[in-house]
Amino acid sequence: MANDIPDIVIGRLPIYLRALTHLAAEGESTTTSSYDLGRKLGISSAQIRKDLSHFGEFGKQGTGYNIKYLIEQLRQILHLDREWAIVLVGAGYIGHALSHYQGFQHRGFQILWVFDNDPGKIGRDMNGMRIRNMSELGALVRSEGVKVAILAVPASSAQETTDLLVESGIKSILSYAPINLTVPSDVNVRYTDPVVQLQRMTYYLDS
Amino acid sequence: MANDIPDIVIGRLPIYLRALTHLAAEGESTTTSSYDLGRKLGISSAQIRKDLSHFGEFGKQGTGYNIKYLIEQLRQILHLDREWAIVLVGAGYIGHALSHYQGFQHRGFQILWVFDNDPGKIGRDMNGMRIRNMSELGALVRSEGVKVAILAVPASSAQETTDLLVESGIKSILSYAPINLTVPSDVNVRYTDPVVQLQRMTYYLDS
DNA sequence: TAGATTGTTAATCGATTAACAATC
DNA sequence: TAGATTGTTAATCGATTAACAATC
Repeated sequence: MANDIPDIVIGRLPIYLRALTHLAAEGESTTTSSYDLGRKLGISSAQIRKDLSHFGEFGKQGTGYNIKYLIEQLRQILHLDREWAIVLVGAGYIGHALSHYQGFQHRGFQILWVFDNDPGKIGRDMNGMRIRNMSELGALVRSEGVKVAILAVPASSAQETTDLLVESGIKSILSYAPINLTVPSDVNVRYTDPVVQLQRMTYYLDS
Repeated sequence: MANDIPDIVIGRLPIYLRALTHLAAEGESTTTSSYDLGRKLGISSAQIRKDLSHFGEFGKQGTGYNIKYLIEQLRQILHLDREWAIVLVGAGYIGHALSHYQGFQHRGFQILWVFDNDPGKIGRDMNGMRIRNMSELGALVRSEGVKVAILAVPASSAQETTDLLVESGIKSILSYAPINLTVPSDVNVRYTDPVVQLQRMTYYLDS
């Protein structure tokens, strides 16, 4: 988290990247403009230009941005010019869905191993991956230098599992557990809680 | 979205509510302070007090906040003093995981129906719910006045499905499709894309 | 009472937007 | 060339924090 570029800017880059990738797939044009991209995303063109300007000059006056070139640049900025190995912890319903998710491969990630501590699940297959004993996690993660984890365990064991991940060298955690986790300052956690998202929207509904 | 209270404040209230609910479940104390809560969440005590002050005075000098009372107040503010019916659209892996998610019931939501347009899935059972034909969605949602939907369909049909939801009177959409959706200004969309979250974190990893 | 903590004000900090010279 | 669009500066807007009187 130590950098002079605001994290909120970093947070928008994957959104830009995603939209640009769609544009590239459509193949209707080789270029786009900050105005065009902003309209698609509901973001002002000034903000897009400002965000990108933190990292360099990627466009051309009069014509805008070359889509493929900007994609390539964003990939480099976000360190997506390699594939990141992920450990998935928790082989419940959410873990199961994630193990089948097609979106990882083409966007820079691959689930390497799946762990659970339920003896009834350990050794079983989940979408071609053998569910491993959580007790093996530390040694494996350390030996391969894996840095990214997805946490899909119940809230009751989420902090404990997080401590194990941190101790094993994990630096980025995407958590599906509906609880706030405590981690050292050099570890990044992002949360996905559908209920929190829903509750944020019901405020705007007349009850 | 039309209100004078910043959406970013609204976005923190469910987080406060979640933490308070944990505190209440632990039952170690009947009160908490903005300092205590802030430490747990990594938020400043001043921000918590400021956020709450938009809605009233819920604390007491010297003692802090009564946990149960504050929970009750936050529930009212967020319109969670009732149960919201949800339609789940898409009975793939993500829809399947969501249909088993235990966290909805106790936090104000209930999945009422599940829809899909795959003839191979329609009529089948998913965790006790019959998967319905998407063609029935409009009439059912309109007749029951459902306002909240979870979108768990492929990106390729997400916009089309969203249009159907909007047309049927849905006002809040939680989307799992990795694509930006276009909706009228009176409809709220929130996104959940694990890859976007992961990509935001790899920036901070040395590649 | 003394200590703790609120709610609120004002100051600070940071992010977004408007505007435009530069230039493709 | 004329039109379009960038990158950047300065202005504006909004959010966070510090500080403290009020008071439980």
